Amino acid sequence: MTNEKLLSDFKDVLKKEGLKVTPQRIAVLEEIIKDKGHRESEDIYMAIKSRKTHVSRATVYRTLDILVQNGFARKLNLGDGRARYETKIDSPHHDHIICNECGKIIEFVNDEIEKMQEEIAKQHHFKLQQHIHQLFGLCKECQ
Amino acid sequence: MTNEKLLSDFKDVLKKEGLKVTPQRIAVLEEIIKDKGHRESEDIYMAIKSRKTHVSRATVYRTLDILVQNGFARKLNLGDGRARYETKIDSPHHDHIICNECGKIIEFVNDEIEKMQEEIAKQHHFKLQQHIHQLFGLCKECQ
DNA sequence: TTATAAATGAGAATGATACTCAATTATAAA
DNA sequence: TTTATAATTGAGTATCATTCTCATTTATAA
Repeated sequence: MTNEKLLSDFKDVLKKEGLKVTPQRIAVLEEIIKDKGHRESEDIYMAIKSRKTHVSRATVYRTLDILVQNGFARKLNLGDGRARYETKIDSPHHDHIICNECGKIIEFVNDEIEKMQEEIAKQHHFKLQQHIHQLFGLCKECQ
Repeated sequence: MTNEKLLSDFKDVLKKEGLKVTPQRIAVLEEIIKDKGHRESEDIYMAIKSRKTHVSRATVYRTLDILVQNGFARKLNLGDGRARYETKIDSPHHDHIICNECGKIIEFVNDEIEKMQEEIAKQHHFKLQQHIHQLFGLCKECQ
């Protein structure tokens, strides 16, 4: 998806929800698009601030919520108390391997595991809604 | 393992580490044994307090750390900002399914997934150390 | 029994995130 | 284009789980 399309989609969503299109909201979206990495709210806040747009931490959090709520971004919980955000646009589902030493994050997909999760949920009469699957260890460089 | 054996093992560990055997520490161990559920620090604190032993939140946290460090307990991160603790004694590795509605937690084990995780780690040249695998959805009663 | 290092607990500190509310701003209507 | 107004913003405060501090208490080795 082109960035123009994305931006216009975002504006449409905002309008549809009766929300206003503000420079701060656009800036957060742009940051999420620009660096597809697994970014902390603070990073995004600093990045926007160090550019041009005046923004507050509160607004960054609020906008990230909007993005997550509307399928533009995913929120990750890596267990260290700081949420990470990554674009969800053109980015199929995946899970993560995290290096315990340097913090490097690699994405992985495994369809068999996905299927098994469904089966496990079924066995326990659960209707599966989401899952968290994270592998932690030492990356090649840190071993 | 009998509770007597467990208690004596715990005392041995404390001694080996140059730590003292205190009523507070014993009480936390007893709570972890008593209710094998997935308990919050606050629950354990309240349970000990409502009995007989004088204890503080700080000491509960400190003791839970000791228990985790020495293989008596596991610390779980369910993504809601409160850690859960469960006994690790006579309790083989497992992962969890959590109901998004009522919070019910069910344990599951799947050897194939365990194996695949190893493979995935290998593919990415990681030395696997731990993992988090949690399924979230609606339990039978909450659907 | 004593000496002493470790443990405890009350309360303060921390850190990420959420909330409050007065001032600002986007936007629909005139 | 101007205006009216409801939504948004941001500075600072609040929250909440957890950790830290440090003076007091306690377990334990001698």
